[in-house]
This record gives sequence, C-alpha cells and structure tokens, in this order.
Amino acid sequence: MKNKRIKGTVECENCRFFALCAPISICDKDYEPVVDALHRYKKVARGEKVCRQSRSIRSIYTVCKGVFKATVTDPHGDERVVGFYLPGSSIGLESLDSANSSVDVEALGPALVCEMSVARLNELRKQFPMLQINLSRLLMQELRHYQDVVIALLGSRSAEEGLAAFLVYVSTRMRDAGFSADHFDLPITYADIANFLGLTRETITRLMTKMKKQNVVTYRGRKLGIIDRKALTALATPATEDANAEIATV
Amino acid sequence: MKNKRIKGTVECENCRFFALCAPISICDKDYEPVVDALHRYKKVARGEKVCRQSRSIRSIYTVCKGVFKATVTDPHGDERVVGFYLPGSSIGLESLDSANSSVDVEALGPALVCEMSVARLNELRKQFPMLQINLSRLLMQELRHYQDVVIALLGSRSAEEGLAAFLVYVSTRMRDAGFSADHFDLPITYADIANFLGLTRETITRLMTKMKKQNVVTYRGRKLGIIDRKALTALATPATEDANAEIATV
DNA sequence: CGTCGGATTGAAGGCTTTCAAGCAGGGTGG
DNA sequence: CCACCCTGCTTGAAAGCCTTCAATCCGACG
Repeated sequence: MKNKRIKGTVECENCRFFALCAPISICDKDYEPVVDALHRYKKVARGEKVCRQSRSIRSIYTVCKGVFKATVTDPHGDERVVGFYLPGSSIGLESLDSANSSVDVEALGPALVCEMSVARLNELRKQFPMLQINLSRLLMQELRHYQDVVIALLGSRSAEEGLAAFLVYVSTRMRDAGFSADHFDLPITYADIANFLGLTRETITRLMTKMKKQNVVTYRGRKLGIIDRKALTALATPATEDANAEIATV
Repeated sequence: MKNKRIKGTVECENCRFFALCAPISICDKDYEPVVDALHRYKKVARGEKVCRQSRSIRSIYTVCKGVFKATVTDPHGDERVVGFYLPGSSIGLESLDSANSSVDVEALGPALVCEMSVARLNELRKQFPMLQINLSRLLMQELRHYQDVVIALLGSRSAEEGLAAFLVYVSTRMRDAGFSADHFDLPITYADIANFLGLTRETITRLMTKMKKQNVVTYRGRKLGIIDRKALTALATPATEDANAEIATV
C-alpha cells in the first residue's frame, strides 16, 4: 500500500475499509492478493452512478472525498432520496451476498472512492480468516450506523427538529471521518435535503434562514458552519421551548 | 436441537438465526458446543427488557413470537420509539462487537425468543469458519433490512403515506416470517406507532378510521387485516391524481 | 362492577405546503 | 467584459394538513 494520500481525502485510519485494507500494510506478504482487489482513489464525476437499483453490484466502495446520494425511483417515476454517503462511508455492503442493489448511488460532485471487487473480496475472505473477521466487524459498524440514522432522523415531530437532527448527524459523520465537525463542505442541494427529510425546498430555506438569523449556523457557498452547537442539538430534540419552564416548575 | 416447536412461533427456516443454528442440526457432532450457547423459546414477559440503552449486551436474540419495541430516552426524559422487532427479527446484532446498546428493547406483550450468548458466539465463530461466514451473511441481511426501513419509512410527505408505508412494511415482515401477509396480530398501541412515525395518536386513529371506511384495512382487537393491498400500497407512495382518484371511487 | 389504559371524536390553532414570482451566482459565448 | 442562461435559493400569501386540547367512549381485567 503506497502512501499516496491526496489532500482533502479521508485518512485511511478513519476509513470504514481500514479493517479490510489494514491487513495489507501489516502483512504485505500474506495479503498481497488483496492489493489486486483494491482500486484506490478512483475518480467519480458529478452525476456518475456507482450502483444502480435492481442491478447486482460488482464492487463495494468507500468515499474518500465528496458526497453521494442514494435514491429510489417510485412507480410514478419520481426520485426519492433515501440516504447520503459522506466521506468515510462505505457503499454497497448490504449487497455483498450477491443481492441486487435497492438504490441508485450517485456522486453529487467530483468525488474520489476506493473500490473493492466483490468477487475478489469474497474469494479472499474465505482464504484469510482475519479478513473475514474484519469484514464482520465492518458490517456491525455499518449496522450501528444505520441504526443511528433511524434513531436520529426517523420520527421527528417538526421540520425544524428534522433539519437540525440532520445537520447534527452530518456533523458527527464529518468528525468521525477526521474533518472539522463545525465547518465543512455540504454539497447537497436544499431540494435533496428536503426530499430526504420529506419536506420542501422552501421549508429548508426558511428554516436555514431562521437558524442563520439566530446565529446557530452559517451557510454560504455550500459551506456549513455550526456556530452554536448547543442550540442546534436543542432544536434536534422535541420540547425545547418548554425545557426552561419545565425546570422552573420542578 | 430438539424439535420442540411451539404453536404460533416462527419456523426455524424463517428465522434470522437459522444461519447460525443450522450448523447444529446439520452436524451435531462438530457443533455440539453451540447448543450450550443457545437458549431456545425463552419466555419474555410484557414490559420486560432484553437490552438497555448504554449497557453492554450479554446475548443476542431472535423473536419467535410477539413484538418488541426499541426506544431511546431523550434528555427531557421522553421516550422515543425508534423501531419494532417483529417475529423473525434478530435483536442486538449491532452490539456484537462489544459496543453498548443504543436502545432499550422491550416486549410489548408475552413473547418468546431464542437467546444466544454473545461471549459464546464470539468464541465459537473463531473456531468454526462456517459459523463466521453465516454470521456475516446474517449481518448483511440485517443491513439490508435496515436499509429497507429507511427507504420505506423515512421521508414520507404526509401522515397517511407514512402510516400506509408502515403497514405495508409490517405486512412484508410478517410474510417473510411465514405468517399471513394479510391478517396478523399487531399488538402495538396507536401511541407507539405514532411516536415511531413522528405523529400523534389522534392522527393514527383518524387515518385508521378513514382506511377502514374505505375498506382498505380492518382492525379490531389488535388484529390487522389488509383488504385492499393495491390501495394500501398506493397510499404508501406520494400522492398523485391517479392514486387519489382510485381511492375516491371506492 | 369499577377502574384504567387505550381509542375516538370535535374544535381551534399553528405549522408546512403549495403556488407564484423574483433573486443570486457561476458558467458560457460573444 | 458583459449579457445571457440555468440552476438553485428566497420570499410572500393563501390553503390545507396535523397537532393540541379537551371530553368521551370502549374493552380488558381485577
């Protein structure tokens, strides 16, 4: 594994694939074949799809740089955004057992990924127990991640709560990927955020404007800044208004 | 593994743990130790919790009979329902890597589970490659299941869409567990459904009443019947002129 | 038979959407 | 350099959906 890291990308230590790639660097000899299975820093153009709904996938990916969105197309032909892949996320793990992809995954801007062949990985993990064990660990992490998404974003009572929870969630993911938790690129359109959260562009605009006026966040040129994290997390949980009164009455 | 199946429970073939339990019956000799790790048909009383928020878990479970809910308690002390475990579901897989549970998991009524010791499983899967591989497969299925939840339930534009999607989702899970997809027990209170979906009891009541009047579903004594599946799935996707007209004509 | 948790129904108010119009800013070609 | 365009963002007003609050009903269970 050559050290050819590119500026602005995720450190390998913060990458979800590290558990799969690590054996290579630790023990180059034994794991030489793994190198063949891995295509590092592959470029993906804006709008390009790395996997498609109802198709089997040939490779799984990890996002080094950029953001992807997962979408499904409903019977009416409308696109529904069902998830985002931020730097450090892995794509396609749920299809490793040769099932078809449930979603389209598309780059929202120029992106870099590390690509791993599903066929090669499936061969290799039979040969190398450590790879198999690390894959299991990766799957558990991914499972936990999905659970976190559901906990954070499903069942929000108001639009403001949903959006705040979304921003907190993105911030957490960016921190986990080794970036600043308070200032980062958010190359996602309001339309996509709204679609994902079940809201409208206009509502996102109004709420962001409100949050900016209240000095909770800044947002210019696709760059998000979290000014008042405490306030943002407060917005992300219900019954914030009553919190003070509640304490007073107790 | 004695064949002591109990009426109304999930068939082993439809259980998520089958990939772990199967080796036992296939090859009793080699996998004898696994039997110790497994406690079949353990009773869980209504309100009893099989895992708790911020605590490590000792066992993972699969639901043979009954329904569980997963909840988190927010800073204000309010309970938020973040998921349901229907028959055939597995509980706790995301905490296998000795991480703490993110949620409380509580039985909504008298239930039966198969319990597997985490410590024993972690020992055994190092010894038995087949167990390790099957565990990976189980994790992938679980991952896909979480993805399905997000796709089905996150980002619904209206309350009706959300509830219809929820019912379709439950129906699908019941079918997968080997029960009827159109008539099944739904021992979940409106309050819990509402909490999960980010709605209110009253809204669930009104929507269910409406759906009953339109002969889409029946619901009495905690038993749900799906009368018009086509209409229900239509309600579960964003409203269009066609969909509305279709329902209106009933 | 009374109690209690859960479900139902109505009225009023608020939040979000819908519809419509205008703005901003980056890229392109002249 | 500027006009132009296109995408995405902003803002306002009206309509509609969902919540809130409050009262009542129902059924299970001791």
